[in-house]
Amino acid sequence: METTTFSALAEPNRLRIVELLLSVKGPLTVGEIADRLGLQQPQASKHLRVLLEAGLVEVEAVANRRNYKLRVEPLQALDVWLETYRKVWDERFDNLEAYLQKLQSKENN
Amino acid sequence: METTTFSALAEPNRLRIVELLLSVKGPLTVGEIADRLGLQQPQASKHLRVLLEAGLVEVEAVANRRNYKLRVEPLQALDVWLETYRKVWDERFDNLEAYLQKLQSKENN
DNA sequence: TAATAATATTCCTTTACAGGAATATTCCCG
DNA sequence: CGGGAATATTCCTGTAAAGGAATATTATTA
Repeated sequence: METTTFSALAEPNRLRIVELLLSVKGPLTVGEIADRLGLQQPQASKHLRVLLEAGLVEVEAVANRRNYKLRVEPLQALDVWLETYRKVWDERFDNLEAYLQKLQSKENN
Repeated sequence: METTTFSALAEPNRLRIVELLLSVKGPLTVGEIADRLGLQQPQASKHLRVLLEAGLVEVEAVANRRNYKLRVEPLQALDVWLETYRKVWDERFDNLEAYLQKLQSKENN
């Protein structure tokens, strides 16, 4: 697992940008993002740059504006990575189940 | 979504610790972690502290040693957070499917 | 072409944090 | 009780990164 996705999302304002882009389900302009999140334009630009380099967003230039939208690939990679952990906590659950069954069969004796 | 999980995992050596603890499926000692990852003991301790504060690991003190093991809760929270994104990329997939069906019905005319 | 809008970049300052080295702490055992 | 093992903490230094302010860049439009 690459650490770039984590560090990109480790900054609160960047996480907010990602969640904003998720909630609107479509591209947003730098100015719109800055407005909605109460960020100054340069900071919005800078955070978007980081997100861009991390592959979490993509841009389309339309005249003066830049439309930023989410890319799901890094989050899908994260999802795949978590798959391993899901197995672990499923196993623990299975163990718990097995343990409970054991208890139950003891009670039946 | 809290940003602490992300920042904890944003550091490569900490991510390696988490993955190591996952692969061994059981608790490990500070020394064992340092050895297996080629870290110096103080750095291992410091990283484990951060992971501990982020709730990603827990400790059990046994005499001289500290046994660290994974906690799945933060990763489960991450999993829940990703659920929203899964919906998004499923929607995109649905749209693709709808589009393909549309194509197909056109071909049938 | 000048003015303006939208965005990106640069410079500066402050802060957080990682690694190295040394040291403190805690516990076991002879 | 003293020594040694395992771990944590502290101090120092270098570096990366975030925000603010100013400025550069690019494109539109009158």
